Amino acid sequence: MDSPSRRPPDRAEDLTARARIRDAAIDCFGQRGFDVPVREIAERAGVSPALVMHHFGSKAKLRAACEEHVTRVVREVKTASVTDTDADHRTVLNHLAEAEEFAPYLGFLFRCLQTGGDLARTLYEHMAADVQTYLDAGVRAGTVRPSRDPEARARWLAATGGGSLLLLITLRHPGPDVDFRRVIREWSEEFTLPALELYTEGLFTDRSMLDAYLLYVSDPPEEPS
Amino acid sequence: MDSPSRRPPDRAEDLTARARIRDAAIDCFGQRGFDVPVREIAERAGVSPALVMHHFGSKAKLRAACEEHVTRVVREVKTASVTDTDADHRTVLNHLAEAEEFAPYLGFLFRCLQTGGDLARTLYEHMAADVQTYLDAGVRAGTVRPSRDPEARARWLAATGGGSLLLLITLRHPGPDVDFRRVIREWSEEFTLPALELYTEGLFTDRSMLDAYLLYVSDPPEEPS
DNA sequence: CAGCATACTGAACATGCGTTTAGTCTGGTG
DNA sequence: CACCAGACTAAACGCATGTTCAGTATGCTG
Repeated sequence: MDSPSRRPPDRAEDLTARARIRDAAIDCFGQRGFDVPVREIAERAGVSPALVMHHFGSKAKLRAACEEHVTRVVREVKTASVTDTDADHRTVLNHLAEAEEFAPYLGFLFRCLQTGGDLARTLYEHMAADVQTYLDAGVRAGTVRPSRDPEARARWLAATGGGSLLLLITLRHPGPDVDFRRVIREWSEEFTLPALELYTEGLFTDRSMLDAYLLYVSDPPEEPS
Repeated sequence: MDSPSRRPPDRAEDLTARARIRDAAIDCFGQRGFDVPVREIAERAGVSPALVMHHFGSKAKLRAACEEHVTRVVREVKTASVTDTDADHRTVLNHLAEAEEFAPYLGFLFRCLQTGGDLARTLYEHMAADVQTYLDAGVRAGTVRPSRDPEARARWLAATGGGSLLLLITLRHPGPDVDFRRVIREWSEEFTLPALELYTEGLFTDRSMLDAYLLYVSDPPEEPS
């Protein structure tokens, strides 16, 4: 596609102009959101705005190219983390959050989650699937309680985890320049204790609420149209 | 147009043009987001764009007026729900979600939460404070387990609840026209079971994770600067 | 060398936006 | 009546943005 003989894998500089524009776009999209002007992306890449159109056709296609590239990187990180050590780290997000070099990708993914779209949906689905994998393993190992609906539980955990992080970033860092690694650290510092407490000890002292709901769903009262 | 001496409190039609513009803005902001053009707000209100500026000075001041008005309505609903029956409904959001007439306010609040800003922050703080009030009452009544950090637990529950809803709306309804009452219903149908299950029975079978973390925070290892 | 494709640019174009301006209409007041 | 203040509008202004255009440079191929 791009370089005919050899291409440097993912170094910082001396990339193709096309790759430099793509990387600059990922940075800008992550930092300032998808409303960032094409001119700003071009400036960061050190090229003219017209060259962006020359290489990508339109801003929408540039964004699509960024999504595709981020998807590929995330997939690579994912498989790499699986082959390395799988017991320690929870999700791919954690893995991404720990390495400095992945900060731009984190920001980009956050903006996707904030805006919605295909990548956000697949990201959420993958998170839920990963959580379910871990939980199933925990259930088989006896460390995690079985659930009446393991899939729903995994989705709930993914939604609450990702959603609370999304909410926290939105509330605490309204500005365009966000240190995602810092806010992820704040988030875990603030919420690890209550989450662990709730996950190990529960919230209610008795089963009345759950039993009432189980009774309700097994024999629902009339359904108002 | 209408009677100068008496004005109807908050009826649908025959309002002041200023109030009609404000209501139209709340509708549009909630449905389409804060990027909605002033021209569209004016059209929905049946006035010219210039009149919007005449009455509010700028789009930003119009938004501020909307926030103030929504804040006042929410506060009224809140105090009304407290004086009516306080044991049944969880939060003000639920109360708002049930009444058809509040749908525009729901949408507006969602857009605030999605965008960030002062209203979003105070809304989150109030949610957390309300949750803590309910939990404290539950603890005193013996139905809720006490926490090592009740405030953090309340904030965690508020963040996960609001955040997961925020995420779900963003993922499932990318379009500009959202039926917020419907998505809230979907959200509760999908997540009530796993949430109740987790809140009553917990997630882990043993205390090792929590104990390890408590040991960790009471005597943290070296802090890397 | 000519010919040509490709990378690249400065300038302009088209559009949509918030806002301003100049003016009309209307109702109240002396 | 004259006068004026406020509600209200059509049209335009200024600006930012995505995109296009015309043209230049460069390197490859014959």
